[in-house]
Amino acid sequence: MTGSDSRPPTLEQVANYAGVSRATVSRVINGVQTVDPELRRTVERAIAATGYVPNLAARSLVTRRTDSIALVVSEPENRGYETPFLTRMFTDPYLGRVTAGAQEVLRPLGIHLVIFLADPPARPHLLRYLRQGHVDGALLISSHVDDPLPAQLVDLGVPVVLSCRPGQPVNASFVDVDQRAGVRMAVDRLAARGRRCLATITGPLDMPAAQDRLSGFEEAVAANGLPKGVHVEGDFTRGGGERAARRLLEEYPQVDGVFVANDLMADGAQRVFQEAGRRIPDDVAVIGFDDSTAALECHPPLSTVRQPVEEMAGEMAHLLLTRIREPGRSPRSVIFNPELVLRASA
Amino acid sequence: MTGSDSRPPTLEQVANYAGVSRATVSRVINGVQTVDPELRRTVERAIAATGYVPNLAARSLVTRRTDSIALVVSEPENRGYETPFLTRMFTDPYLGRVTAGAQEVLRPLGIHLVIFLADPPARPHLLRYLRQGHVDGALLISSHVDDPLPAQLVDLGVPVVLSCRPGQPVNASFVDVDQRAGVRMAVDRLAARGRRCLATITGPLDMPAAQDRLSGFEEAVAANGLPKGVHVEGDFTRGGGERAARRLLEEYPQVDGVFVANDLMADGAQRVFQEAGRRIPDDVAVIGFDDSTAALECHPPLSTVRQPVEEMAGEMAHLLLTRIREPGRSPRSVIFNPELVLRASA
DNA sequence: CTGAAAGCGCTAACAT
DNA sequence: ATGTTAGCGCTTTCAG
Repeated sequence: MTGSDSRPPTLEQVANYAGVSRATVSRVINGVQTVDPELRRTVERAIAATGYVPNLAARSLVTRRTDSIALVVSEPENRGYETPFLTRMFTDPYLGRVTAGAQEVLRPLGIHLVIFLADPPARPHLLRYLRQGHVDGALLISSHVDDPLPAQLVDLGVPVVLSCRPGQPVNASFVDVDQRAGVRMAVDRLAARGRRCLATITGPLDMPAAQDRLSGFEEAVAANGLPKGVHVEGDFTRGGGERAARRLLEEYPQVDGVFVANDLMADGAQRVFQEAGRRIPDDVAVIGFDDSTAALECHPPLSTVRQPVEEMAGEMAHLLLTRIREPGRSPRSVIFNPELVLRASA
Repeated sequence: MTGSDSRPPTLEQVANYAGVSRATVSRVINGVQTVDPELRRTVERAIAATGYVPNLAARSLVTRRTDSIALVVSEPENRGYETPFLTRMFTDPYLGRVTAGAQEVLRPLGIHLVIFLADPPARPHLLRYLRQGHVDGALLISSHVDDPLPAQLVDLGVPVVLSCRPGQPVNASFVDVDQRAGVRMAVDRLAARGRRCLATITGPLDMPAAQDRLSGFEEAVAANGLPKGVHVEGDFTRGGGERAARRLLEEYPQVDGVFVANDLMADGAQRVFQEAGRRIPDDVAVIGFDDSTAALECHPPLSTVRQPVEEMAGEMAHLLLTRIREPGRSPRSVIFNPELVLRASA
């Protein structure tokens, strides 16, 4: 018969089975080196025979570790985006890349990664979850300027690392890409191809990343000696990119080059430009940001500013691990360099 | 100063502070009714004053519950999909709907939901995670016929509920939509609009859901007295839909109606049909499956078979909770009715 | 190198 | 209605 015998085997049972003390079994399990090889083998057999698995609660009651960390995706409030939070999260390839990058460093260390989605109603839950000690720390993807979560977690003493420059200064490490440098590459490229009427479709301007990309755009346009560009605000979704592109075409029909603050919106925008009869890149050149999978699915394939998201997530994981191990150490931020990836759209 | 004082307050400290016994504090925390209201207030003040939060490890060591459950998304092996697992998961709105539906029933109960993505390398981790008792049970999204995970979890005694009919029979509850009935509605509609040359773009045929939709299609075509339809296999992604549509156009240029096994592929397919100069729905009528957000973002908006995914996920949560509470009870499956949603594409 | 024993923080009988 | 007490299963000194 399979299934749950009344209760899983305990350390004690394994010890009895092997004819040793609990301490010895514990040592074997935890890979302590000072155990007689002979005994170790006996114990290992006993473990296999009983199908023993350590009880997390008991263990972490004493070690105060759970060997798992949370990837928390936060959204401070519902500001009437067209697309609800969860749909957005599960529609943007970005999160998948973050997960992959973090897994890569955590997995070899035997540390579990779980994902926690924290829209406003989930907020109290998240706080409880973290304080109760389900995990040892959190990678926090928080993209809004006024998200109180980063500060709250820091105040709570939860080890945390942020995915980008926080809106308000917070005493925590973060990882980011050099946004302005990335945008600069995009605009320089547009200019080099002879585009003079530039515009940008931004992300939600209550996100630091969106702000950085917009101001980077304006700087770069000026640096190229071009007329001040136009901007319309989007929401980082494909649909939002379409809406923004329509507005852009109305407000600034002579546009011939556009920097779109992420690939998903660029995809939507390209569709709209084409439906309006503009050829890409001949009539309008388009450059996105992220180099996500969406960039390849675009028609035509999208030139874009590559963010090394996986690497960045891996670095977040490292920073978090050292923060957990050495709570005293002061926070650091790591900035990555972007890269321009040229395809057909510009 | 904020941050982690050496250690968080314990029950004992709260009890001392309030001048009562640990048991009383415990009762207040757990909402036991038989506590003098006066005392209760004293205790509550003490809790607030000390900033006490129960220690999960200690509690679940004795209760054997964690009040959290995992949403596990499983992929048995990498069968050379174009798109990697994590990207697929974070690109398809389906998962967001599942999460939302499950949250809705779990949240009021104070139960946490964490997401665990289990591609092949993560598999051993998942097993450990579950056996260690990080969670009380799992909602398992497993869509491949030969995924061993459902059976493994059942054998391990982990309470589990499946998101659709398992490939091999497994002693666990599951929730599904009546796939054939849904496809039937779609095909009937196509036939009613006078389409005679039908085709379908399927999901990966190693998924039960894809199989059901294909055989449902064939049955429905026959039932409508139409010539045997054509099918090409897709992979449930937007890009896969495009590739499949291209093949379809080559193999069966006279096609005038197509049932696409999910909305994401339908979106891709529509793009390809249009690029090939076919008008939708006049030259080719298209019906998708899911009624996900992608259906609304399509051009033209997609007629589709609606699956009540949120409700289904809620039901999964209920089934899991009763399975956790009454491990003895025998599994049940709940089948939901689909619904045809008519928009512009057919 | 191994065993004995204490204790992590909490809940749940049991006694009062 | 409240307090006392005995563990839950594990790690970790401390002896030996």
